[in-house]
Amino acid sequence: MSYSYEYPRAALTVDCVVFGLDEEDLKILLIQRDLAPFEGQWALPGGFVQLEETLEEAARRELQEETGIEKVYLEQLYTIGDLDRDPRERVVTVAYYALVKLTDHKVQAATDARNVAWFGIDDLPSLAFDHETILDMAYERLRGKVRYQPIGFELLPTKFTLRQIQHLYEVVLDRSLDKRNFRKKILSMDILIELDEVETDVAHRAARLYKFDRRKYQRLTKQGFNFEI
Amino acid sequence: MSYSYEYPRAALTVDCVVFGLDEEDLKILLIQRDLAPFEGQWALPGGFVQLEETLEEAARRELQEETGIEKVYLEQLYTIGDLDRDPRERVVTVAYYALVKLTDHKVQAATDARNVAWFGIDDLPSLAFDHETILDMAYERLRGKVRYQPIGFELLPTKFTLRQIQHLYEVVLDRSLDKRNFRKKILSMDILIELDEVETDVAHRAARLYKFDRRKYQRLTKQGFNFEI
DNA sequence: CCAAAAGTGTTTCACGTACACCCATGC
DNA sequence: GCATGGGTGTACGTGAAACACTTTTGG
Repeated sequence: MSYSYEYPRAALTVDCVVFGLDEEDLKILLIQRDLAPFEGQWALPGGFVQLEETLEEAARRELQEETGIEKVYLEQLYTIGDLDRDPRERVVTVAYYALVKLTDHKVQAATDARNVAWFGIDDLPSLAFDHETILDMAYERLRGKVRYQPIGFELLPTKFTLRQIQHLYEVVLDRSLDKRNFRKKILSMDILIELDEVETDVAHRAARLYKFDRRKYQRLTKQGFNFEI
Repeated sequence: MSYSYEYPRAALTVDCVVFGLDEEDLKILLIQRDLAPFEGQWALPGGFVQLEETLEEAARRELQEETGIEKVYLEQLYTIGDLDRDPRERVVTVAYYALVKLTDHKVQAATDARNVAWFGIDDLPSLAFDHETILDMAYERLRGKVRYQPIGFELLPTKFTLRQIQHLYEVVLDRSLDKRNFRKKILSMDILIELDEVETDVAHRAARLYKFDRRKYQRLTKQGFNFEI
Protein backbone atom coordinates (compact mmCIF):
# COMPACT_ATOMS: atom_id res chain seq x y z
CA MET A 1 0.00 0.00 0.00
CA SER A 2 1.19 3.52 -0.71
CA TYR A 3 -0.04 7.08 -0.51
CA SER A 4 0.20 9.60 -3.33
CA TYR A 5 0.15 13.37 -3.30
CA GLU A 6 0.30 16.00 -6.01
CA TYR A 7 3.28 17.72 -4.38
CA PRO A 8 6.16 16.15 -2.48
CA ARG A 9 5.85 16.12 1.29
CA ALA A 10 8.37 16.18 4.09
CA ALA A 11 8.25 13.45 6.69
CA LEU A 12 7.17 14.65 10.13
CA THR A 13 8.66 13.40 13.37
CA VAL A 14 8.70 14.29 17.05
CA ASP A 15 11.73 14.19 19.33
CA CYS A 16 11.83 14.51 23.10
CA VAL A 17 14.48 15.86 25.41
CA VAL A 18 13.73 14.17 28.71
CA PHE A 19 15.18 15.78 31.83
CA GLY A 20 15.56 14.11 35.19
CA LEU A 21 17.26 15.23 38.37
CA ASP A 22 19.12 13.29 41.01
CA GLU A 23 21.33 14.16 43.96
CA GLU A 24 24.21 15.07 41.67
CA ASP A 25 23.04 16.71 38.49
CA LEU A 26 20.57 17.02 35.63
CA LYS A 27 20.17 13.89 33.57
CA ILE A 28 19.04 13.33 30.01
CA LEU A 29 17.35 10.16 28.80
CA LEU A 30 18.77 8.79 25.55
CA ILE A 31 18.15 5.74 23.42
CA GLN A 32 20.65 3.84 21.36
CA ARG A 33 19.60 3.53 17.72
CA ASP A 34 19.32 0.02 16.34
CA LEU A 35 18.78 1.07 12.72
CA ALA A 36 20.64 3.12 10.14
CA PRO A 37 21.29 5.98 9.84
CA PHE A 38 23.43 6.53 12.94
CA GLU A 39 23.06 2.88 13.95
CA GLY A 40 24.46 2.28 17.40
CA GLN A 41 24.63 5.97 18.23
CA TRP A 42 22.73 7.62 21.03
CA ALA A 43 19.76 9.80 20.15
CA LEU A 44 16.73 11.53 21.58
CA PRO A 45 13.65 9.35 21.85
CA GLY A 46 11.22 10.13 19.04
CA GLY A 47 9.69 8.92 15.81
CA PHE A 48 7.21 9.51 13.04
CA VAL A 49 3.93 11.31 13.60
CA GLN A 50 0.92 9.28 12.58
CA LEU A 51 -2.02 10.82 10.79
CA GLU A 52 -4.58 10.09 13.46
CA GLU A 53 -2.71 11.57 16.42
CA THR A 54 -1.80 15.11 17.41
CA LEU A 55 1.81 16.15 17.78
CA GLU A 56 1.72 15.90 21.55
CA GLU A 57 0.06 12.52 21.36
CA ALA A 58 2.82 11.37 19.04
CA ALA A 59 5.46 12.60 21.47
CA ARG A 60 3.80 10.81 24.39
CA ARG A 61 3.38 7.64 22.41
CA GLU A 62 7.00 7.56 21.32
CA LEU A 63 8.15 8.25 24.86
CA GLN A 64 6.02 5.41 26.13
CA GLU A 65 7.08 2.97 23.43
CA GLU A 66 10.77 3.73 23.54
CA THR A 67 11.37 4.41 27.21
CA GLY A 68 8.28 3.32 29.12
CA ILE A 69 7.76 6.83 30.44
CA GLU A 70 4.22 8.07 30.84
CA LYS A 71 2.29 10.95 32.33
CA VAL A 72 5.03 13.50 32.51
CA TYR A 73 5.21 17.21 32.04
CA LEU A 74 5.64 17.78 28.31
CA GLU A 75 6.02 21.01 26.43
CA GLN A 76 6.63 21.84 22.82
CA LEU A 77 10.07 23.31 22.26
CA TYR A 78 10.74 24.14 18.63
CA THR A 79 10.25 22.80 15.14
CA ILE A 80 13.33 22.19 13.04
CA GLY A 81 13.13 21.92 9.30
CA ASP A 82 16.66 22.33 8.01
CA LEU A 83 17.08 20.66 4.67
CA ASP A 84 19.78 18.12 5.42
CA ARG A 85 19.19 17.18 9.00
CA ASP A 86 18.33 13.62 7.99
CA PRO A 87 20.54 12.02 5.33
CA ARG A 88 17.68 9.98 3.89
CA GLU A 89 15.17 12.65 2.98
CA ARG A 90 13.53 15.84 4.14
CA VAL A 91 12.39 15.34 7.72
CA VAL A 92 10.81 18.08 9.79
CA THR A 93 10.81 17.41 13.50
CA VAL A 94 8.74 18.93 16.25
CA ALA A 95 10.89 18.88 19.37
CA TYR A 96 9.42 18.57 22.86
CA TYR A 97 10.98 18.52 26.27
CA ALA A 98 9.79 16.53 29.22
CA LEU A 99 10.43 16.80 32.95
CA VAL A 100 10.25 13.59 34.93
CA LYS A 101 10.42 12.69 38.58
CA LEU A 102 13.34 10.28 38.64
CA THR A 103 12.24 8.85 41.94
CA ASP A 104 8.83 7.84 40.57
CA HIS A 105 9.84 6.70 37.10
CA LYS A 106 12.78 4.55 38.10
CA VAL A 107 15.17 3.96 35.22
CA GLN A 108 13.03 2.32 32.61
CA ALA A 109 13.70 -0.50 30.25
CA ALA A 110 12.51 0.05 26.71
CA THR A 111 9.64 -2.13 25.57
CA ASP A 112 11.52 -2.96 22.41
CA ALA A 113 15.12 -4.07 22.19
CA ARG A 114 16.77 -0.69 22.27
CA ASN A 115 19.15 0.40 24.94
CA VAL A 116 17.95 3.28 27.10
CA ALA A 117 20.00 5.21 29.63
CA TRP A 118 20.30 8.38 31.66
CA PHE A 119 23.34 10.58 31.05
CA GLY A 120 24.62 13.44 33.15
CA ILE A 121 24.19 16.66 31.20
CA ASP A 122 27.93 17.33 31.40
CA ASP A 123 28.74 13.80 30.37
CA LEU A 124 26.84 13.22 27.16
CA PRO A 125 27.89 10.98 24.29
CA SER A 126 27.82 12.38 20.77
CA LEU A 127 24.32 12.27 19.39
CA ALA A 128 22.69 11.31 16.11
CA PHE A 129 21.27 13.85 13.64
CA ASP A 130 21.12 17.41 15.01
CA HIS A 131 20.04 16.15 18.40
CA GLU A 132 22.77 18.03 20.22
CA THR A 133 21.36 21.28 18.93
CA ILE A 134 17.89 20.29 20.07
CA LEU A 135 19.22 19.29 23.45
CA ASP A 136 20.99 22.63 23.84
CA MET A 137 17.80 24.48 22.98
CA ALA A 138 15.87 22.44 25.50
CA TYR A 139 18.38 23.12 28.26
CA GLU A 140 18.31 26.81 27.50
CA ARG A 141 14.52 26.81 27.56
CA LEU A 142 14.50 24.95 30.86
CA ARG A 143 17.00 27.37 32.41
CA GLY A 144 14.89 30.31 31.33
CA LYS A 145 11.49 28.94 32.16
CA VAL A 146 12.29 27.43 35.53
CA ARG A 147 12.80 30.93 36.88
CA TYR A 148 9.35 32.29 36.17
CA GLN A 149 7.14 29.20 36.05
CA PRO A 150 6.91 26.55 38.78
CA ILE A 151 7.93 23.72 36.46
CA GLY A 152 10.88 22.74 38.61
CA PHE A 153 8.56 20.78 40.87
CA GLU A 154 8.03 18.36 37.97
CA LEU A 155 11.60 17.20 38.52
CA LEU A 156 11.16 16.60 42.25
CA PRO A 157 9.33 13.85 44.11
CA THR A 158 5.82 14.81 45.18
CA LYS A 159 7.11 15.36 48.72
CA PHE A 160 10.39 17.20 48.88
CA THR A 161 12.57 19.22 51.23
CA LEU A 162 13.50 22.85 50.82
CA ARG A 163 17.06 21.70 50.32
CA GLN A 164 15.95 19.68 47.30
CA ILE A 165 14.27 22.64 45.64
CA GLN A 166 17.29 24.78 46.25
CA HIS A 167 19.53 22.05 44.84
CA LEU A 168 17.29 21.91 41.79
CA TYR A 169 17.70 25.60 41.11
CA GLU A 170 21.41 25.47 41.77
CA VAL A 171 21.84 22.64 39.28
CA VAL A 172 19.59 24.05 36.58
CA LEU A 173 20.81 27.64 36.86
CA ASP A 174 24.36 26.49 37.50
CA ARG A 175 25.11 28.82 40.41
CA SER A 176 24.91 28.61 44.15
CA LEU A 177 22.14 30.27 46.10
CA ASP A 178 22.00 31.59 49.64
CA LYS A 179 20.11 29.17 51.86
CA ARG A 180 18.33 31.70 54.06
CA ASN A 181 17.34 33.99 51.21
CA PHE A 182 16.13 31.08 49.14
CA ARG A 183 13.95 29.72 51.90
CA LYS A 184 12.56 33.13 52.70
CA LYS A 185 11.67 33.68 49.07
CA ILE A 186 10.11 30.33 48.27
CA LEU A 187 8.13 30.24 51.51
CA SER A 188 6.94 33.82 51.12
CA MET A 189 5.29 32.87 47.83
CA ASP A 190 2.90 30.78 49.85
CA ILE A 191 2.60 28.01 47.28
CA LEU A 192 4.03 25.18 49.36
CA ILE A 193 2.14 22.98 51.78
CA GLU A 194 4.17 22.18 54.88
CA LEU A 195 3.61 18.52 55.73
CA ASP A 196 3.71 16.82 59.12
CA GLU A 197 6.45 14.58 57.83
CA VAL A 198 10.19 14.62 57.67
CA GLU A 199 12.77 12.82 55.56
CA THR A 200 13.73 9.31 56.59
CA ASP A 201 16.94 7.36 56.34
CA VAL A 202 19.27 10.30 56.62
CA ALA A 203 22.33 10.29 58.83
CA HIS A 204 21.63 13.68 60.33
CA ARG A 205 18.72 15.85 61.35
CA ALA A 206 15.77 15.06 59.08
CA ALA A 207 14.37 17.93 57.04
CA ARG A 208 10.72 18.82 56.82
CA LEU A 209 8.79 17.72 53.73
CA TYR A 210 6.68 20.02 51.56
CA LYS A 211 4.28 19.63 48.66
CA PHE A 212 3.65 22.07 45.83
CA ASP A 213 0.14 23.51 46.14
CA ARG A 214 -0.90 23.68 42.49
CA ARG A 215 -4.44 24.90 43.22
CA LYS A 216 -3.22 27.73 45.35
CA TYR A 217 -0.65 28.64 42.74
CA GLN A 218 -3.36 28.84 40.09
CA ARG A 219 -5.54 30.93 42.33
CA LEU A 220 -2.72 33.35 43.06
CA THR A 221 -1.80 33.52 39.38
CA LYS A 222 -5.32 34.63 38.52
CA GLN A 223 -4.88 37.43 41.04
CA GLY A 224 -1.77 38.68 39.31
CA PHE A 225 0.87 36.78 41.24
CA ASN A 226 4.03 35.98 39.31
CA PHE A 227 6.27 33.14 40.30
CA GLU A 228 9.92 34.13 40.13
CA ILE A 229 13.17 32.78 41.52
CA MET B 1 3.04 14.01 -11.64
CA SER B 2 2.58 12.67 -8.17
CA TYR B 3 4.60 11.57 -5.19
CA SER B 4 4.13 8.31 -3.31
CA TYR B 5 5.07 7.28 0.18
CA GLU B 6 4.75 4.08 2.14
CA TYR B 7 2.88 5.81 4.96
CA PRO B 8 0.41 8.69 4.74
CA ARG B 9 1.84 12.15 5.40
CA ALA B 10 0.37 15.33 6.76
CA ALA B 11 0.63 18.48 4.68
CA LEU B 12 2.93 21.10 6.16
CA THR B 13 2.25 24.82 6.09
CA VAL B 14 3.54 28.00 7.67
CA ASP B 15 1.38 30.88 8.92
CA CYS B 16 2.52 34.32 10.00
CA VAL B 17 1.08 36.74 12.51
CA VAL B 18 2.38 40.10 11.36
CA PHE B 19 2.36 42.90 13.91
CA GLY B 20 2.65 46.59 13.11
CA LEU B 21 2.29 49.66 15.28
CA ASP B 22 0.93 53.09 14.52
CA GLU B 23 -0.02 56.13 16.58
CA GLU B 24 -3.16 54.42 17.82
CA ASP B 25 -2.68 50.74 18.38
CA LEU B 26 -1.19 47.41 17.40
CA LYS B 27 -2.18 46.23 13.96
CA ILE B 28 -2.32 42.78 12.39
CA LEU B 29 -1.86 42.13 8.71
CA LEU B 30 -4.47 39.81 7.22
CA ILE B 31 -5.26 38.52 3.77
CA GLN B 32 -8.63 37.69 2.34
CA ARG B 33 -8.83 34.14 1.02
CA ASP B 34 -9.81 33.73 -2.61
CA LEU B 35 -10.13 29.95 -2.49
CA ALA B 36 -12.16 27.43 -0.56
CA PRO B 37 -12.21 26.53 2.24
CA PHE B 38 -13.11 29.75 4.03
CA GLU B 39 -13.31 31.60 0.70
CA GLY B 40 -13.70 35.33 1.24
CA GLN B 41 -12.74 35.12 4.90
CA TRP B 42 -9.78 36.86 6.42
CA ALA B 43 -6.80 34.74 7.39
CA LEU B 44 -3.16 34.87 8.39
CA PRO B 45 -0.74 35.00 5.49
CA GLY B 46 0.83 31.59 4.92
CA GLY B 47 1.00 28.57 2.69
CA PHE B 48 2.60 25.23 1.98
CA VAL B 49 6.20 24.49 2.77
CA GLN B 50 8.20 23.39 -0.24
CA LEU B 51 10.72 20.60 -0.03
CA GLU B 52 13.73 22.70 -0.95
CA GLU B 53 13.24 25.48 1.58
CA THR B 54 13.54 25.64 5.34
CA LEU B 55 10.55 26.56 7.48
CA GLU B 56 11.71 30.11 7.98
CA GLU B 57 12.39 30.48 4.28
CA ALA B 58 8.87 29.28 3.57
CA ALA B 59 7.47 31.84 5.99
CA ARG B 60 9.47 34.66 4.42
CA ARG B 61 8.52 33.58 0.91
CA GLU B 62 4.82 33.44 1.71
CA LEU B 63 4.99 36.82 3.40
CA GLN B 64 6.70 38.27 0.38
CA GLU B 65 4.33 36.69 -2.12
CA GLU B 66 1.12 37.45 -0.29
CA THR B 67 1.84 40.81 1.27
CA GLY B 68 5.03 42.18 -0.30
CA ILE B 69 6.71 42.31 3.07
CA GLU B 70 10.41 41.49 3.25
CA LYS B 71 13.30 41.64 5.66
CA VAL B 72 11.41 41.78 8.89
CA TYR B 73 11.96 40.36 12.33
CA LEU B 74 10.57 36.83 12.24
CA GLU B 75 10.40 34.28 15.00
CA GLN B 76 8.93 30.83 15.26
CA LEU B 77 5.92 30.71 17.54
CA TYR B 78 4.41 27.26 17.78
CA THR B 79 3.49 24.25 15.69
CA ILE B 80 -0.11 23.19 15.63
CA GLY B 81 -1.12 19.73 14.60
CA ASP B 82 -4.69 19.24 15.77
CA LEU B 83 -6.48 16.67 13.68
CA ASP B 84 -9.34 18.70 12.27
CA ARG B 85 -7.93 22.16 11.93
CA ASP B 86 -8.28 22.01 8.15
CA PRO B 87 -11.50 20.48 6.78
CA ARG B 88 -9.75 19.03 3.73
CA GLU B 89 -7.08 16.87 5.30
CA ARG B 90 -4.48 16.69 8.01
CA VAL B 91 -2.46 19.89 7.91
CA VAL B 92 0.26 20.69 10.41
CA THR B 93 1.24 24.35 10.51
CA VAL B 94 4.33 26.00 11.86
CA ALA B 95 3.27 29.43 13.08
CA TYR B 96 5.62 32.42 13.03
CA TYR B 97 5.20 35.97 14.13
CA ALA B 98 6.73 39.00 12.48
CA LEU B 99 7.33 42.54 13.66
CA VAL B 100 7.36 45.21 10.98
CA LYS B 101 8.12 48.91 10.94
CA LEU B 102 4.88 50.29 9.55
CA THR B 103 6.58 53.52 8.53
CA ASP B 104 9.10 51.71 6.32
CA HIS B 105 6.84 49.03 4.88
CA LYS B 106 3.94 51.26 3.93
CA VAL B 107 0.73 49.29 3.57
CA GLN B 108 1.51 46.82 0.85
CA ALA B 109 -0.52 45.56 -2.05
CA ALA B 110 -0.34 41.85 -2.57
CA THR B 111 1.44 40.69 -5.68
CA ASP B 112 -1.40 38.39 -6.52
CA ALA B 113 -5.07 39.31 -6.56
CA ARG B 114 -5.78 38.84 -2.88
CA ASN B 115 -6.94 41.60 -0.63
CA VAL B 116 -4.53 42.57 2.13
CA ALA B 117 -5.23 44.89 5.04
CA TRP B 118 -4.14 45.97 8.49
CA PHE B 119 -6.62 45.54 11.33
CA GLY B 120 -6.50 47.03 14.79
CA ILE B 121 -5.96 44.24 17.29
CA ASP B 122 -9.20 45.14 19.07
CA ASP B 123 -11.09 45.33 15.80
CA LEU B 124 -10.43 42.02 14.08
CA PRO B 125 -12.78 40.19 11.72
CA SER B 126 -13.46 36.52 12.31
CA LEU B 127 -10.66 34.43 10.92
CA ALA B 128 -10.38 31.24 8.88
CA PHE B 129 -9.24 27.91 10.35
CA ASP B 130 -7.84 28.19 13.89
CA HIS B 131 -6.11 31.43 13.07
CA GLU B 132 -7.65 33.27 16.01
CA THR B 133 -5.98 30.83 18.36
CA ILE B 134 -2.66 31.35 16.62
CA LEU B 135 -3.10 35.10 16.76
CA ASP B 136 -3.86 34.97 20.47
CA MET B 137 -0.75 32.91 21.07
CA ALA B 138 1.34 35.36 19.09
CA TYR B 139 0.01 38.34 21.01
CA GLU B 140 0.68 36.61 24.28
CA ARG B 141 4.22 35.77 23.17
CA LEU B 142 4.80 39.35 22.09
CA ARG B 143 3.50 40.72 25.38
CA GLY B 144 5.79 38.43 27.29
CA LYS B 145 8.88 38.76 25.17
CA VAL B 146 8.80 42.51 24.67
CA ARG B 147 9.55 42.93 28.35
CA TYR B 148 12.81 41.07 28.45
CA GLN B 149 14.13 41.27 24.90
CA PRO B 150 14.57 44.47 22.90
CA ILE B 151 12.29 43.33 20.10
CA GLY B 152 9.98 46.32 20.46
CA PHE B 153 12.37 48.40 18.39
CA GLU B 154 11.44 46.24 15.41
CA LEU B 155 8.03 47.90 15.49
CA LEU B 156 9.43 51.43 15.52
CA PRO B 157 11.08 53.47 12.77
CA THR B 158 14.87 53.36 12.86
CA LYS B 159 14.89 56.81 14.46
CA PHE B 160 12.31 57.26 17.17
CA THR B 161 11.45 59.43 20.15
CA LEU B 162 11.27 58.29 23.74
CA ARG B 163 7.56 59.01 23.59
CA GLN B 164 7.22 56.47 20.78
CA ILE B 165 8.95 53.72 22.74
CA GLN B 166 6.82 54.44 25.74
CA HIS B 167 3.70 54.39 23.59
CA LEU B 168 4.83 51.04 22.19
CA TYR B 169 5.06 49.52 25.63
CA GLU B 170 1.80 51.05 26.72
CA VAL B 171 0.01 49.60 23.72
CA VAL B 172 1.60 46.16 23.85
CA LEU B 173 1.38 45.75 27.61
CA ASP B 174 -1.99 47.48 27.73
CA ARG B 175 -1.27 49.75 30.67
CA SER B 176 -0.01 53.26 31.12
CA LEU B 177 3.52 53.96 32.26
CA ASP B 178 5.00 56.90 34.12
CA LYS B 179 6.87 59.18 31.74
CA ARG B 180 9.75 60.11 34.02
CA ASN B 181 10.32 56.60 35.32
CA PHE B 182 10.15 55.13 31.85
CA ARG B 183 12.74 57.56 30.49
CA LYS B 184 15.01 57.02 33.44
CA LYS B 185 14.86 53.28 32.98
CA ILE B 186 15.32 53.06 29.24
CA LEU B 187 18.12 55.64 29.23
CA SER B 188 19.89 54.00 32.16
CA MET B 189 20.22 50.80 30.12
CA ASP B 190 22.59 52.68 27.87
CA ILE B 191 21.46 50.96 24.69
CA LEU B 192 20.14 54.02 22.87
CA ILE B 193 22.15 56.41 20.74
CA GLU B 194 21.03 59.98 21.18
CA LEU B 195 20.98 61.62 17.75
CA ASP B 196 21.55 65.26 16.84
CA GLU B 197 18.13 65.32 15.30
CA VAL B 198 14.61 66.07 16.40
CA GLU B 199 11.18 65.22 15.04
CA THR B 200 9.83 67.34 12.24
CA ASP B 201 6.31 68.40 11.30
CA VAL B 202 4.91 68.45 14.79
CA ALA B 203 2.75 71.28 16.09
CA HIS B 204 4.66 71.57 19.35
CA ARG B 205 8.16 71.26 20.68
CA ALA B 206 9.99 68.62 18.66
CA ALA B 207 11.27 65.62 20.55
CA ARG B 208 14.80 64.29 20.32
CA LEU B 209 15.38 61.23 18.13
CA TYR B 210 17.20 58.10 19.24
CA LYS B 211 18.45 54.90 17.62
CA PHE B 212 18.71 51.46 19.15
CA ASP B 213 22.39 50.52 19.54
CA ARG B 214 22.29 46.83 18.70
CA ARG B 215 26.05 46.34 18.93
CA LYS B 216 26.21 47.84 22.36
CA TYR B 217 23.24 45.77 23.44
CA GLN B 218 24.98 42.60 22.31
CA ARG B 219 28.16 43.61 24.06
CA LEU B 220 26.32 44.31 27.29
CA THR B 221 24.39 41.06 26.99
CA LYS B 222 27.65 39.10 26.84
CA GLN B 223 28.65 40.80 30.06
CA GLY B 224 25.51 39.60 31.80
CA PHE B 225 23.22 42.56 31.19
CA ASN B 226 19.54 41.72 30.97
CA PHE B 227 17.11 43.97 29.17
CA GLU B 228 13.93 44.41 31.14
CA ILE B 229 11.02 46.84 31.12
C1' DC C 1 30.43 13.35 71.46
C1' DC C 2 31.08 14.14 66.81
C1' DA C 3 29.61 14.83 62.05
C1' DA C 4 26.26 16.60 59.05
C1' DA C 5 22.75 19.16 57.61
C1' DA C 6 18.41 21.82 59.36
C1' DG C 7 16.74 25.88 60.60
C1' DT C 8 16.56 30.81 61.70
C1' DG C 9 16.90 37.33 61.57
C1' DT C 10 18.90 41.54 60.78
C1' DT C 11 21.16 45.11 58.27
C1' DT C 12 22.26 47.33 54.08
C1' DC C 13 21.65 48.96 49.57
C1' DA C 14 19.54 49.28 45.05
C1' DC C 15 15.76 49.92 42.54
C1' DG C 16 10.84 50.66 41.55
C1' DT C 17 7.22 53.97 42.20
C1' DA C 18 4.74 58.06 42.97
C1' DC C 19 4.43 62.62 41.86
C1' DA C 20 4.24 68.34 39.36
C1' DC C 21 6.16 71.96 37.06
C1' DC C 22 8.63 74.76 33.55
C1' DC C 23 10.19 74.83 28.64
C1' DA C 24 10.24 75.00 23.62
C1' DT C 25 7.77 75.27 19.48
C1' DG C 26 4.15 76.00 15.91
C1' DC C 27 0.13 78.17 14.80
C1' DG D 1 -0.21 84.14 23.60
C1' DC D 2 -1.92 79.80 23.82
C1' DA D 3 -2.13 74.94 23.14
C1' DT D 4 0.58 70.88 23.00
C1' DG D 5 3.67 67.78 24.23
C1' DG D 6 9.01 67.71 25.78
C1' DG D 7 11.86 67.36 29.32
C1' DT D 8 13.41 67.06 34.20
C1' DG D 9 14.45 65.43 40.15
C1' DT D 10 13.32 63.86 44.69
C1' DA D 11 11.43 61.23 48.49
C1' DC D 12 9.76 56.84 50.06
C1' DG D 13 9.12 52.08 50.52
C1' DT D 14 9.90 47.38 49.13
C1' DG D 15 12.55 43.73 48.16
C1' DA D 16 17.19 41.56 47.06
C1' DA D 17 21.60 40.35 48.97
C1' DA D 18 25.05 39.56 52.37
C1' DC D 19 26.09 37.22 56.34
C1' DA D 20 26.95 33.14 61.12
C1' DC D 21 25.38 30.58 64.70
C1' DT D 22 22.43 27.18 67.24
C1' DT D 23 19.68 22.93 66.95
C1' DT D 24 18.64 18.29 65.91
C1' DT D 25 19.63 13.68 64.80
C1' DG D 26 22.13 9.39 63.77
C1' DG D 27 26.09 6.76 64.26
